[in-house]
Amino acid sequence: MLCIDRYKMRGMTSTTTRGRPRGFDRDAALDQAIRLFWRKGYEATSVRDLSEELSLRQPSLYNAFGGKHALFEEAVGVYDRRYGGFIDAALDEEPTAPQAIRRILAEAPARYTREGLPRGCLVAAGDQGTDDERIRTTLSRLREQKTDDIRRKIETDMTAGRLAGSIDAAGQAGYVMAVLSGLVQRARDGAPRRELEQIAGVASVVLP
Amino acid sequence: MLCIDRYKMRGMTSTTTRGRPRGFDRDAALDQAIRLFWRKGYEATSVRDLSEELSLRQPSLYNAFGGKHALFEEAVGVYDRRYGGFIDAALDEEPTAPQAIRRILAEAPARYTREGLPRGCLVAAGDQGTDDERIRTTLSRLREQKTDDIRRKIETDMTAGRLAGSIDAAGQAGYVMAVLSGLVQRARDGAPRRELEQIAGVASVVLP
DNA sequence: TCCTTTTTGTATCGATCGCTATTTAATAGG
DNA sequence: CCTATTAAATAGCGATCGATACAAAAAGGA
Repeated sequence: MLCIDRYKMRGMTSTTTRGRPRGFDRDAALDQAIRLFWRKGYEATSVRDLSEELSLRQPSLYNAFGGKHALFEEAVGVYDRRYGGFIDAALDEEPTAPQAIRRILAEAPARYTREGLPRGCLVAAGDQGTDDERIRTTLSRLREQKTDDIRRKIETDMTAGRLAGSIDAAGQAGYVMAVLSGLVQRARDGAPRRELEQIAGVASVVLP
Repeated sequence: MLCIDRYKMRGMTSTTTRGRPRGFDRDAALDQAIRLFWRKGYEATSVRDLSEELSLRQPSLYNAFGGKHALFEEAVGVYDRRYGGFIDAALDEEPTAPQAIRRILAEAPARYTREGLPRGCLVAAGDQGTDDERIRTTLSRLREQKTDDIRRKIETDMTAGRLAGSIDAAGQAGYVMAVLSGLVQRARDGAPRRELEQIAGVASVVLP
């Protein structure tokens, strides 16, 4: 089989790579790795699990992705853009912070219980049960970024006079992220979507 | 050293056990095991970690506790009574559900960031990152029990007329547990107690 | 056609996992 | 004393962990 990224641009001319062509679709394999890490977490996913799920021998996996840790980092990056973007979308598209947060809480239950995809969120739960400090830091930073995004959205409304200046923007943002984290936990516990929707409904009552 | 539980009651007469006496304090060792499981979770805690932390050789550990799984189950049971009882206490001691829930949310930030103890909650996070279905089920059931306790407290208020009959008791209870779960996650991420208090403060606004 | 380069499949590596067989030490009952 | 019983200490079990050495296979460039 022909590899997709076999033809690369170097400078202004396209060149072909030498050597035996890759026998599998790297992007498709990465997507399967994303789902496995998403479902089981970093620590509970073994290289042999990945090798079996992606139908790759271990040397091919290491040759294509570098190793378990490098594969996870790459998987998280693609996940965030491909599957985890509903928070960014809400913050970008909704005109006010309350509307954006309401939309986030309204969409989260469905997002965390999608048919044919693992439950919960790789960024929120992928580092559970691991001692690896690099993994924890990577995901912790991503979560912190989302929290900051929400806080800034609230602060924008406050400076524009749409929200009272007395509001605790950081507290509100942390609250939203904590509720999402709780929803992820419940989803991974096997709670039905209906229950997540009830919880999100109650959580939305707080909002200004 | 002399073992504490070496003298057992059999029928109405006290008897002594034969054989070499145990050379360590079983209860103290169990408490150290609780703290290690609490800090690292079931999967990330190896039997060698336990052996080192409790200053026991592995055969002594297996002889006294049966194995990693049995030790964890026993640790969870003691943890729930020794460290995790603030939810039950609030539900028992406060006269109404809103008061109990407010107290739970008010106490949780300190509970999850106690000096000299691991962050978070063993019951809420101890099964993170494990495939072992027995472990997941044990902790999942405990969490479900707490949720039911809160729900019943709310329903008691409703039937007594202290709360409106239109309230979604299960949703409210699930909401409280989801917020606690989120607080645990933040605590284990290293968030300062002040941040947890802000989040809990926002979360309390929902309550009737 | 050769040579170089890259991927593939086989067959491991050393480390660590949970666990235990075996022997020695320490107590009580007789 | 001797025997029975229990615990401690040494050493190692088979399985799995992440990662690789090595050689055969498949492509392009000369």
